[in-house]
Amino acid sequence: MIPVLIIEGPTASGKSALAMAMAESLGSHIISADSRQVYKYLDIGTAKPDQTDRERVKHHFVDFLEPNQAYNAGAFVQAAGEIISGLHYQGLVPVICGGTGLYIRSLLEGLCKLPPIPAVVREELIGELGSRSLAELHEELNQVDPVSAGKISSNDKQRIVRALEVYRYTAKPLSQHWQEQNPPQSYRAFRILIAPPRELLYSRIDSRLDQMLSQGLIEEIKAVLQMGYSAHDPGLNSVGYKEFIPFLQGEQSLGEALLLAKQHSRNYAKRQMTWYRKQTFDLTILSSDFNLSDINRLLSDKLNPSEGL
RNA sequence: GGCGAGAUAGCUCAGCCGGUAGAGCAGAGGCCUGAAAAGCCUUGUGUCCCCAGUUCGAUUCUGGGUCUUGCCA
Repeated sequence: MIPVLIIEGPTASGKSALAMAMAESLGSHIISADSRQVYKYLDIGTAKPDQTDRERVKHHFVDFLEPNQAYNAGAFVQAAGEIISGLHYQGLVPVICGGTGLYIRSLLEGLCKLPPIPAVVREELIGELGSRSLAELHEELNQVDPVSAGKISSNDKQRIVRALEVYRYTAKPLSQHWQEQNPPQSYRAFRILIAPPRELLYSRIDSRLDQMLSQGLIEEIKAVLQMGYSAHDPGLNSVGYKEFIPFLQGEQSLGEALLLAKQHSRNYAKRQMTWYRKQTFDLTILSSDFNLSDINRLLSDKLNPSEGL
């Protein structure tokens, strides 16, 4: 089993600082499990590691897609698996760090084997919604894949469309694909969660947004829009970006946009915390005020079990 | 000062031709199998601005206040 260090936590909890410290002390690389830092040009609002950090520690999966390119858990699992094996071959313990819980869970628990589904299939489904109701689509899913239909809310357009596109393209229900899931690559993971008390986290989120603004977030968004990317592209459809579009179009004040961006970041952090409650961690720390040597000791206990056992 | 408009949940507002009220957002809790910074679910007792009148009954009608707001001066 390949040993890995995983650092998770809600937005603004201080994951990156811990990851940097650990990667340096292990002499290893950081694998970013973050669905937004993958995009070029979106630096300030995604709190990407800066140049200095990236010179000190090699970061993977940061800054390599255009803002209109799709990315997903499957792509992450595939690519991350390769990097992890490569590092392991060099005798390094990778530091996986990020707030996209689904990516990390998928990496650890595996995904079902599915071919990439062409975007047209989804576009067609969405087009059908012009003349058919969501309820009808849900019913169609119920006919071909009752197991999935039973688990998906009849209001959950995103998941109904997903289950249907899988069925239409592969002619096999999504639920069946899951039954035939391959055993996941297994890692010996040391999982750390940084979970600051809510009040503290919320105030850190608020001040981080203020900081981003003074670092030039607005200019960054303007520049990306000028390159021709749209607010609907996956990159800009992110908390801390989408809220400022109405302001840039003169429909809202900066103050209102800022308030919304903060609010949505807090909502996001809350959802992350709910997700983490279902995950198990080897170590949960309450603040970014961590003790490196304690962590290193626990880490080596877990990753290098003593021969005495 | 004149003529209007408004005052209802933390916020923005809907509603009641008279029978004590409801959405969105926020907040709280939860879900989550290739869009996950996404998507979805659950959760709403508040002097319906104040006073008086009409009425079996007023948040709803009438009168008078108070405050806010628009236009004109």
